[in-house]
Amino acid sequence: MVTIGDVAKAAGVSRSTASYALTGKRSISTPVRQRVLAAVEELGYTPNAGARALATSETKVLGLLSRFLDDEFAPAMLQYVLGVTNEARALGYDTLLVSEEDGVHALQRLSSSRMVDGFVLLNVAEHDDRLPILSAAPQPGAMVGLPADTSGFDVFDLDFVASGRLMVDSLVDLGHREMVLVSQPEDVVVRGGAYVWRLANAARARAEERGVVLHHYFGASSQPQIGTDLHGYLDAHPTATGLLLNNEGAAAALPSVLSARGLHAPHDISVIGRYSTDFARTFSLPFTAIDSAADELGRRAVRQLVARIEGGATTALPHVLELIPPAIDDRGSTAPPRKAL
Amino acid sequence: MVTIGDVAKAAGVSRSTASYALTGKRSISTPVRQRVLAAVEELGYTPNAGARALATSETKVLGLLSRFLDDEFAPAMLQYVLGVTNEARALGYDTLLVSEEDGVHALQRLSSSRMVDGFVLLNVAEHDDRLPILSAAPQPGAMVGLPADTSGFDVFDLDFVASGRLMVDSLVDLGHREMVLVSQPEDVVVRGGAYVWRLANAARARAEERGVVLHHYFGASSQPQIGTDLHGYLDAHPTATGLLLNNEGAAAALPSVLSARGLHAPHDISVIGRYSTDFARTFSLPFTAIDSAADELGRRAVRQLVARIEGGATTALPHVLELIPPAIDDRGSTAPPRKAL
DNA sequence: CTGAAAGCGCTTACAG
DNA sequence: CTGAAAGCGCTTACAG
Repeated sequence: MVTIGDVAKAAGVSRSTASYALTGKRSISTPVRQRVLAAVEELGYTPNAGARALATSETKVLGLLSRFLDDEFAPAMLQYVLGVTNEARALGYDTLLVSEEDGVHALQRLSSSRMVDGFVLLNVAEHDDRLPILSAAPQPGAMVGLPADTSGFDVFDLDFVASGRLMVDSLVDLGHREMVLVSQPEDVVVRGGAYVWRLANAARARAEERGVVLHHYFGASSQPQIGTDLHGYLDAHPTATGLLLNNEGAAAALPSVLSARGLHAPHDISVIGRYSTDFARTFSLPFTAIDSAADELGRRAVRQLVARIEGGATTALPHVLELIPPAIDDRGSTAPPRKAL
Repeated sequence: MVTIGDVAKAAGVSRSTASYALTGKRSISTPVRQRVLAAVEELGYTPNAGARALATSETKVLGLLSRFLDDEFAPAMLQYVLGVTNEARALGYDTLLVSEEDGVHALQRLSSSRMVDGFVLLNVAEHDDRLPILSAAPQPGAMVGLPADTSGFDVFDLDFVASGRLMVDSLVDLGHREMVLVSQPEDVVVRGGAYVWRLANAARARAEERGVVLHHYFGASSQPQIGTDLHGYLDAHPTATGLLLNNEGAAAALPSVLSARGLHAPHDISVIGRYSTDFARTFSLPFTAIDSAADELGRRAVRQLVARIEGGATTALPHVLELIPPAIDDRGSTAPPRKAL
C-alpha cells in the first residue's frame, strides 16, 4: 500500500508538507506542490480512510437508517434512498445503508463506533424510538417524517395537512359532492405513521367545511387484499364520484380494479393520489397525484445534515422544520362529475 | 469519547489486556475478564471503528455497487439490495451503498481508500467496465450477473438459459403452439445485459426443437410505452395463446392491458413472467412466474464474499459460478389453450 | 514556506 | 496469564 510517506519521499519533502499540499490547509510553494501532486499521480496514492478518520474524527460517511416494512410500500422507499445517496455523494459523502429492523440498535452501533459523521432517518414515526438515541448521540441527524416533538432535530416532510385539504378542494372545486378517501392500513397509524391521520383529518375537516361527504377507509397495502378493498368501497358508495388515495398500494392496484368494473378516470370517476413522480412513471400510474417529493425530501435532509456537520459546534445552525407544500402532477384523471345531480 | 484506555484504567489492567479480553485473541483469567467487561458496560465503551480499521486493516464494511438505470426496472433492484444488506448484517458487516452512475470511479475510490473489505456488484454486464478495476483491487468481489469472462470472480445469477427453456416447455406441455416473448428493451442488451438474450435464445431454440412458433420482441421498460407495445404484440398475433415476459415493466403493465382488452389469464391467454416473489406480492402481479431469486442471489454473493474475506489469502477458496435453477411460482395464470385448434 | 514530532485509538508481536 | 511498547497512516499544532 502506498502511503503519504512514499509520496513525501518521491517528492523529496516531509510528510507534513505532502499532507498540506493535498489538503490545502496551508500554503505550499507552487514547485513543491507540483512535485507532490506528480508523486501522487505516479504512485497512485489515495489517503487511507481509516487513518484519516482517526486523525480528523471525520469519516465522510453518512448513516442512512431506513425501514422497509411490509405494510408500507417498499418500492416507494427507494426514491428516498436514492435522493439521499445521490445528494450525499454530490457533497462528498458516502452512505452506509442500514435496513435492519432494530433501528435503535443500529443507530447506537454506528454512533458509538464513530463510523459515520451524521444520520439520516427515514420513515420517522410520531414517537420514534430512535429519537432519544439520536438526541444523545454526538453526531447530528436529519429526518424525513414528522415526529411529535421536533425540538433539537432537522425535520423534513411533505405537508400532509395541506395535502389533505388540496385533495378535497380540487375535487369539490370541480363539482364533486361525495368522495372516498383510502388511507394506508391502520397498523401504519398505530405504529406511529402520523402522516396518515394528518392527511385524513385535514381532508375530513375540509370536507365538512365545504359541506360535502367524505368516506374514509384504511385500505390494505398490497394485493390481493387492497383490490378487494377497493371494490368494496366502490360497491358501498355507488354515488361517490371521487377517489382520494393516500396509499401507494391502492394506487398501484386501482387500474386493474377500474378495468374490472369497466370504469374510466376521469369519465366515470375522478382520482387523486399521493405518490412520487418517479413512482408514477415506473408503475405507469395514470392518476393525477400530489407528488410525495421523495427525492427532494431525501436531498434536503442531506443538505441540512451536511451543513450542520461541516458548520461545527461553533456556528450553531438553527434547527429547521420544513414541510414541503403539496404540488399536483396533473395526469388528467380529474374532471367535473358525470353523475352529478 | 471513552477509549480502551479508560476501560483498562477502570478495570485496573493494561490496555493490551483489555483489548485481549474483548477480542478473545488470547486467554484471560476469568476474574480479569469479568472486570474488563464490567468496565465496558459501565462506561458504555465501543471500539472506534477507524482506529480498529487502521490497526487491523479490516473495516467490517462491504461496498455495494448498484446501478439504477432508467430502462431497467428500478424497484426490482431493491430486492437485491435488501438481500445484500440483510445478509451482510447477519454476518457482522455494514454496507456502503453506492448508486452513482460512474461505477468504475466509485470502485476505485472505495478500494484505494480502503473503506471496505470487499465488493458486491449488482447488475453486472457482459463486458462490465468495473471488472478490470475489481481484478486489480486488493479487496475481493462477488457479483450478481454473468459477465463474459468469469475467471477470478465469484459469480451468481439466475440460470436464464434454463429459464427460457422452462417457460417454453411449460406452455408447450399444456398444448400451446404459438406464443409471444417480451424481453427487456434492446438497449439493455446493447449495454451488455446478457441475461436478456440468454433467455431469449434458449427460448427460441427450444421452441424450434418442439416445433412451435415463438415471436420475440424487445419491449419498453415503462409506461405508457410498454402498454402500447403489449397491445401491439397482441394485435399482431391474434392466434398466439401464450405470453412470456422477461421484463418487469411489462409484467406490471399487463393487468391493465388485459383488462382493456377484456382478456383474462389463463382463460383467454396463458402468461408466465420472470420476477421476484416479493416483487409479485408488492405489485399484485397475478401471473405465474419464474422467481428471479433476487434476495437469494444477493445473500449468496455476500456469503461467498465474506467467506473469501475471512478465509484470507491462505485458504485460497476456489472461485464459484453459481447459476440458480429456475423455480416457478404458480399463480394460476397458465392453462391449456382455449383457442387451440 | 517547510520539517520534526506528537497524537488520534486501536491491535499485536515481544518479553516476562 | 499479563504488561510495556511499537506500529497502523494520517493530520496538525509547534518551531523555525
